[in-house]
Amino acid sequence: MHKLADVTDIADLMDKPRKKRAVAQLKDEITAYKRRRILEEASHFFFLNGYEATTLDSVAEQLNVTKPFIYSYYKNKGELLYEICQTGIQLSLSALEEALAVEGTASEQLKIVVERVARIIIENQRYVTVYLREEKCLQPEDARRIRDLRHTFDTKLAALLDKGKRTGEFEVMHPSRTAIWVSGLLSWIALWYHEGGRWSATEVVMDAITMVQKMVQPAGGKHG
Amino acid sequence: MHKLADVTDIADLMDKPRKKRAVAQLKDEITAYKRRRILEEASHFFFLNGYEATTLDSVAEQLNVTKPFIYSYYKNKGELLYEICQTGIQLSLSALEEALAVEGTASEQLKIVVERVARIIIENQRYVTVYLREEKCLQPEDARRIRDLRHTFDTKLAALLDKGKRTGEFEVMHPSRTAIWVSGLLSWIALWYHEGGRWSATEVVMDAITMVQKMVQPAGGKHG
DNA sequence: CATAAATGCTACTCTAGAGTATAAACATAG
DNA sequence: CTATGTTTATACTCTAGAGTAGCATTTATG
Repeated sequence: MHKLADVTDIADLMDKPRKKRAVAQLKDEITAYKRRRILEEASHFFFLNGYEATTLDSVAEQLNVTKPFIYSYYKNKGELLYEICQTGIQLSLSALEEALAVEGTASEQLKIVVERVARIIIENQRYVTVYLREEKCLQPEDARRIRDLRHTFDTKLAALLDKGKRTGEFEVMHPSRTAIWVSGLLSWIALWYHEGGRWSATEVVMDAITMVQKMVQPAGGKHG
Repeated sequence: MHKLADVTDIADLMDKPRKKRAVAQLKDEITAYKRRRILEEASHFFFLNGYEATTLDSVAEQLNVTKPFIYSYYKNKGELLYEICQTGIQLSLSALEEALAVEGTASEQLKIVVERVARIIIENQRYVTVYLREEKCLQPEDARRIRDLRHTFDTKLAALLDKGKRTGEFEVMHPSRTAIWVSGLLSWIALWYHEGGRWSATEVVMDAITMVQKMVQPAGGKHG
């Protein structure tokens, strides 16, 4: 599909008739859809059996296609893993950034952050879990990119904690270190939550909010 | 070495001469030592590359022995994984039980629990991390045993939180659920701590104590 | 409807690693 | 110093799965 993408670009540049461009665009959408479906099923198997133990034949079978089909949409198995890990961390980061864009005090923002990120993690549990478990299987270059995203996440969270510390809303000795505990608590949800299990997603999200609020709350009393 | 163990038992039962028993005992110790060394190196590779991606040939090479040597001490690769996971969770559970045996208020006990378990997790990071990551690779029967140990851990921790709740030392809405957050926070240490990294083991342990204390602390003010 | 382009499948190759049959080396007892 | 048992290595087998070459099928276009 790299070829297809190139063709589309060229068509646009050359200002081909509208219909052709429309058709090319539709093709792109179909290609993107196929890639997404492959990723979904792959993440399902990676989640259940692990990356190494999953065969692309089984993924293909689940999709009612064949292995070469997958290879025409992804370079190799490693690229699949990279996209899954990337999705897992990128979704969390986007949720964080959106939550931070909401106006409010540090306490209000933190509450929204935890709520949204926790929800995203539960909704995309497979991607997040595979990211946490299989990071070690990534190519060095891919691993670096993923680590950078994670670092951005922790840094932005630390900045929020620092803001709350300066306004006196939070009591944290060391914002960067506390951020790691908070992001760890959020990650833990993916490893532990089980759909249809003992506790509902809403209960887990509410718990997460409470826990994080307590972690940053001044000893003297409650805020936010 | 199962055979060897049997022989020793029989020697004891039959009251063989002292020397023979002493020799048999020494053999047992050597066998146990070899098993431990194999486990150490295997956990090293499982930690670095993952269970599936690790070859027993590489483990053997590291020990300057051969693959059949390993197979004469372990039934198969899965048994190695089971013993590693078992060690990871059992050590944490033992640390918890020892800490609970110390007399004191719920707050004092909780502090000791977190301190000791956190230390054990850092000291045995490989075993704990492999357990958290590779649980899915265990045979169903083995997985069940490991889950039972984990459940015991969470249950005992929940009992402590409940005790503190009844004495008014802790403010927790739901002890069993809070226990899972606390044990998650402790597990997170294994996944995140890096020896020689940005923060020392002592800093991490102290942080963990602070975080857990805040998580259970009544909104009105500090205890313990 | 013919032809070209794209899409997908059949049927492989090749490597790698789990597990083993068997023989060598070593120790121990008599 | 020979016989017996124990420990370890050599040298395999066999399976399984990643990745591919080339053929078949479908779809779009003039």
